[in-house]
Amino acid sequence: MTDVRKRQVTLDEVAERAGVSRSAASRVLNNAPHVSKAKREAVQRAVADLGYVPNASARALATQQVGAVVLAISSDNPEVFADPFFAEVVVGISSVLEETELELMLMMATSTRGQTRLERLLRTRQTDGVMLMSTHGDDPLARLAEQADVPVVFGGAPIAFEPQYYVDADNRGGARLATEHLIATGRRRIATITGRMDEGAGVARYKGYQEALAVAGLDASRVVHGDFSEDGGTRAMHELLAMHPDLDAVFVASDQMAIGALRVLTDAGRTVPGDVAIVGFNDVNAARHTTPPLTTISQPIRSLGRELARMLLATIAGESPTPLILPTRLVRRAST
Amino acid sequence: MTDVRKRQVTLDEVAERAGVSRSAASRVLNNAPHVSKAKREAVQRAVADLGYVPNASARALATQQVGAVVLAISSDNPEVFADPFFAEVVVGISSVLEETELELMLMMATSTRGQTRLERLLRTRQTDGVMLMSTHGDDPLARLAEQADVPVVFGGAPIAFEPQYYVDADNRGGARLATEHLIATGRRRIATITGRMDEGAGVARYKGYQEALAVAGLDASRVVHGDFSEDGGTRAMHELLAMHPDLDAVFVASDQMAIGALRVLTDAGRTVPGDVAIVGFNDVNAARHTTPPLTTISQPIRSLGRELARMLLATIAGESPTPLILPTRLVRRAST
DNA sequence: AGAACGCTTGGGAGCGCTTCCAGTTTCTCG
DNA sequence: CGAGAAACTGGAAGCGCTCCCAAGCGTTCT
Repeated sequence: MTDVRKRQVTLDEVAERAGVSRSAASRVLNNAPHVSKAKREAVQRAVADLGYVPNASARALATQQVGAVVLAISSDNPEVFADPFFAEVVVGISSVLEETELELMLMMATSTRGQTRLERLLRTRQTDGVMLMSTHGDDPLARLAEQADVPVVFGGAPIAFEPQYYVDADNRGGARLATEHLIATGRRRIATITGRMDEGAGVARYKGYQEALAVAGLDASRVVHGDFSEDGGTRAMHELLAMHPDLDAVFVASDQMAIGALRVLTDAGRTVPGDVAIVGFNDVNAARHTTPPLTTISQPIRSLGRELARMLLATIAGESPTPLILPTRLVRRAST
Repeated sequence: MTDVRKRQVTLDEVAERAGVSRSAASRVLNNAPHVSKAKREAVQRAVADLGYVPNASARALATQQVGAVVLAISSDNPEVFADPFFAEVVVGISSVLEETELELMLMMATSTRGQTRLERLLRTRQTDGVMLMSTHGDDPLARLAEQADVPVVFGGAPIAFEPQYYVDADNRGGARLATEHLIATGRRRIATITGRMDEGAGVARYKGYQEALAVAGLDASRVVHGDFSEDGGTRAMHELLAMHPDLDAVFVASDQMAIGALRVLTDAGRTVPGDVAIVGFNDVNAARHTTPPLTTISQPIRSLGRELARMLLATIAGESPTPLILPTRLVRRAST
């Protein structure tokens, strides 16, 4: 543990070199008022000469502000973050944070250990704010977060309650859009493969499906529950085919599942979109490359990240932004 | 700026409640020796009662250790992080960091502002270590990083020099594998679409291609340079077809490009793999869903993240780990 | 029984920065 | 030209924690 590294330059040294007091130097750095122009310049010169950079820890301790916010993903599945979805969210968040002096910390609470850490984070002010994306249904962490003494905004509304601050995609609207599209193109025996029913998105998309069919006076009983995964889609499609061989369309709550379903359909000798039309959800990259390319619902993931960050910034600033629901839209390809 | 929140519990309060000195309490928390069992327990009880959680900033200031490392992505392209590649890397990193008390910070130095921030980070000890993934060739930041007074490990070797600590995938070996596979399956007029030649991976993959052909005594002149993107692949394939209409195989340096190339080939009436075989690189998700599914080179991205984190941990601990090259392997599908 | 040793203990000095406050200087205006 | 206001200035008190050190004590050994 020999400390070879050169000691860091401190504010005192800057002050000394500039011939002012430490307080004055500090004021210059935070460009606070009450510093004469001459001194201000002297300090700036000293800063440049010495290559001074303030010590973040010291500042954090003194100001009681950490200078960092965290994006926390709470899930029971360690794989979630591998979903490109989050990569997009992060890009959106970063683009907003870049304008500020805040750093972004990532926290994946998938293990018990991670949970504990996140919990601790929420209970103490070790961060200036957190963006929480909780995937599984009645995450106790979500409730804890809602009453944490740190600003928290939710990405995607939790299923058990409606938090004060959140931004979400219009899952229900998107699902309705998809189903209406199926109806509009002449389908009548429309099935669905839902997502996990313990996730907000899963429930909302199922609701949208039901609504559209209800409005059209069609039967909404061809339902199998999936889990958002490709394998799940495969299983569900098999089941659907067995139970409702007459179906002529299926709204699948995620592209991953749709890809699995598509294969089952083709293998079973049903043509797509001839015999059965299929629409997915999310517009992942791979949706463009299936045969046929998948009609799907696209949600503005990057915007979601951006708005999430903006909302957090607002709450940190003491404002009370209203929840935000981002629009989804239909991307029509060849599977319908 | 009214501070509604309750003041945080401090070590002093814990000490007082436990009837010990602050130093003793501190020792217990860091489970250092020289504390009697009785006091240790008293402190632990007080901690539990009060719900005490140490203040990270204060600790950081006192120990001169931040308790966080950063993953920095330096690139001229703001989109890079959207690449699922990084999501995987992050998962790998997190899995290792989870075992420690370190937090992960994300820093995308795509704008000038971001660059400045990263630079500042490197010049001062505001983090305990950085993992730098630099995509563009002669990134000045890379050089700066190499002589920073903070431990730095590189993810993917920069092109301009070989850093002391890095972990990379065996891009050259993978490319050779791919090309040899093409040769082994009887192809003789093998072209390549390279990646960006100002990125290490681009260069290495091109080298691997050349080596394999050289060993086999085949012509390695059917070359067009791409940029890793799908559009780039499309463009490159057109060009290749125009210049070398006789080609019977092409090694494409990324799946994205391969997807574009595949379409061009099919549109041009060439069958795959009948007329021309094609192999990509990366094994992205979409590679499974093309028609035909893409033979490709798979690299252990998550391991890369994991090893990156491990190496950083080692250097932070004062060790001098040796660079690591992770193996790549051929995933054969129907395009060859 | 006394010396020597080793573990425990709490005091106190920082870590580098912000910010309050009182004192000083400089303006401004009657 | 003098008084009061306004702007500037630096001292000092923290922010909460770590860690060195000297002092205190109970043991063990001779």
